[in-house]
Amino acid sequence: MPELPEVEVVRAGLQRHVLGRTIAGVDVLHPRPVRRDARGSTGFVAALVGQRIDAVRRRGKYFWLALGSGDALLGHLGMSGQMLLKDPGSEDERHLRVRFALEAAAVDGPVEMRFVDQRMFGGLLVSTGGAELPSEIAHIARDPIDPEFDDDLFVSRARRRTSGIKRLLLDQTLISGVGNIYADEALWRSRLHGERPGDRLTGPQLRALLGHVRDVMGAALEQGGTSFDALYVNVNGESGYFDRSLDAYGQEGRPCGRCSTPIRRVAFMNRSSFFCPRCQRPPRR
DNA sequence: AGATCTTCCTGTTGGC
DNA sequence: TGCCAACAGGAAGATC
Repeated sequence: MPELPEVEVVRAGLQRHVLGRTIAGVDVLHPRPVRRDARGSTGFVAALVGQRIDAVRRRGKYFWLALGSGDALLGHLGMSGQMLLKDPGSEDERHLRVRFALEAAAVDGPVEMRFVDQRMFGGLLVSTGGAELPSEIAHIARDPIDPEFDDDLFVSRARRRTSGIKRLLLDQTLISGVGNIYADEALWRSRLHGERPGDRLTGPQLRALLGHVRDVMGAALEQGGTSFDALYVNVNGESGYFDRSLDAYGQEGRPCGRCSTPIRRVAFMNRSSFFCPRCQRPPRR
């Protein structure tokens, strides 16, 4: 389930391997991932072929390739999407959705960039709304590792909202890049219950929470960053972080790392929340 | 506008 | 063995 750290690993991997290359051909094998492109599969392909990749950028969980034309190839991995780099002619993945043939670079030969997505919550589109920040994601807030992220603005906006703090962390117009896993981890570290309303939290509590969001993401980024370099094809949204370092997410029944109380799981927005019922006391109703 | 809920997808798992 | 419900969940869109 790619969140900001996983997408950043993908962005860095793409920057290293596809920057400066030209797109020689595009093959859309399933229409679903291109559903948000205003001009459909045909227009999608036409806007990409012959374009040089000038930059690889990211905001929150979105990434994009800035093209020579001024357009951008904008992507989101959803929950199962991958961007893989493979030698041309390698066997197709079972859930291969879009194939991009990239021309040879100075030192390397041609390569295929492949969008693979089992569940197809992810998607790709060509944005004509600017390569600096595609218009389709103008509503997405800056993410917490963006140097221009405004802590004061986040705190003041969150303190005017009545929703629970976990909902606010997942609201990509307030802060981007945080998903279910890192929300639960940051709340556990902050000893905050996700249902605590934003307008009942103090500035210092919210600032500390931001610090924990950055810490947990930073730790994941370190591990993902190292695993990527070792394996050329691992431009895929797996950071390897899930196995060891989680204190709350997916830990139902396991003892809390601070107080040994069993971690609990509750239903939340068609998914799950994990928390320590002792360290993270629910608000009075 | 803010809060909340539904919907889109497929593969795996577990209960009966 | 087979069937079906539950589950994984980001974010757009609808509703109030």
